[in-house]
Amino acid sequence: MPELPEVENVRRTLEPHLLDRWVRGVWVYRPDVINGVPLAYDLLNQGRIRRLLRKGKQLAIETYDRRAICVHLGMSGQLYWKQGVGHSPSASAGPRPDHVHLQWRIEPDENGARDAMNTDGESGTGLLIFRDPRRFGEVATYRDARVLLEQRWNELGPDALTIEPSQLSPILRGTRRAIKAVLLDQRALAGVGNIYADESLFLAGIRPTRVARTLKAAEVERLCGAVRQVLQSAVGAGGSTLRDFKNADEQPGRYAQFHQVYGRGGAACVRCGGVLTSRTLGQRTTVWCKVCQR
DNA sequence: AGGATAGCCTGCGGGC
DNA sequence: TGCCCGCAGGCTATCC
Repeated sequence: MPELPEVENVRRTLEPHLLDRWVRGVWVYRPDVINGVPLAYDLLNQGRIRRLLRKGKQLAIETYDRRAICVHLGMSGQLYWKQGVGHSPSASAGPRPDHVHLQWRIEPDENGARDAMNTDGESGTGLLIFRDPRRFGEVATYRDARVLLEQRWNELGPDALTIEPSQLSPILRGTRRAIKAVLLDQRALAGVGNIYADESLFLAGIRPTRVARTLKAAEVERLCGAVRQVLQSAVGAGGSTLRDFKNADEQPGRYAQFHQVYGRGGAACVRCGGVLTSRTLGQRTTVWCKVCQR
């Protein structure tokens, strides 16, 4: 489900609920969604949340004692907030929905004063919920967030939201792969998935089948600008909701209405009116315009 | 090297 | 109404 814009929206909508708050209890319903040594690090339990980070499609929550969890949502993962003041997950949130695998209880201050209202009239107490029907997602635990950043996140390419031609150029230069396959490769560039790869290539006027190293400097520049523009617009619109994406406040994204090619195979190109081509490429359905994309 | 294929899972929509 | 099929926002392993 989620590519960079969706994950960034989860991060942003989660932040006001979590920042500087305390983790007061963790419930593990499905241990096999966890990677690492959860019991040793307690999945942030009793820690105070220092910051929420993102690289590509991955999201991390770090506590002041430098523990961290890294959440990868896969195809169907959701991370969301349930406002509530009860003492147990069931008391505050009603019956647990299907496919909820982890829950964290969040409280506003060190002593767990539960009824102190903040300026928004919210108590600041609630549940952080990880739900993932297809279970392609994972939650990885780290005793030290620096290990996450320096090891796991170092395997990822530069973040696509701020990609510069000087970064993209050397990535493309060395490979004979199709440009679309490179855009989808998280070790090359982090954050682009099937929707935004097709949208970026359309905006840049480049065929997804082009061999990456044959792109001219001007085309690399155009592609770079297109990737950033598409992702930034999508972030601003709350991401794309095709079926079930929701941010941490359970709101869907509004960017799907702006898709120019994704999901429109056989329909008319918005630019030239021709029929959009649809074909499998890099194991993924790929849609493009043979006239507008060279 | 890089393409294609299967696999990990569940849910949904279409066709019959 | 129900069943079967194909497909889905991600990613990995294996084979050629």
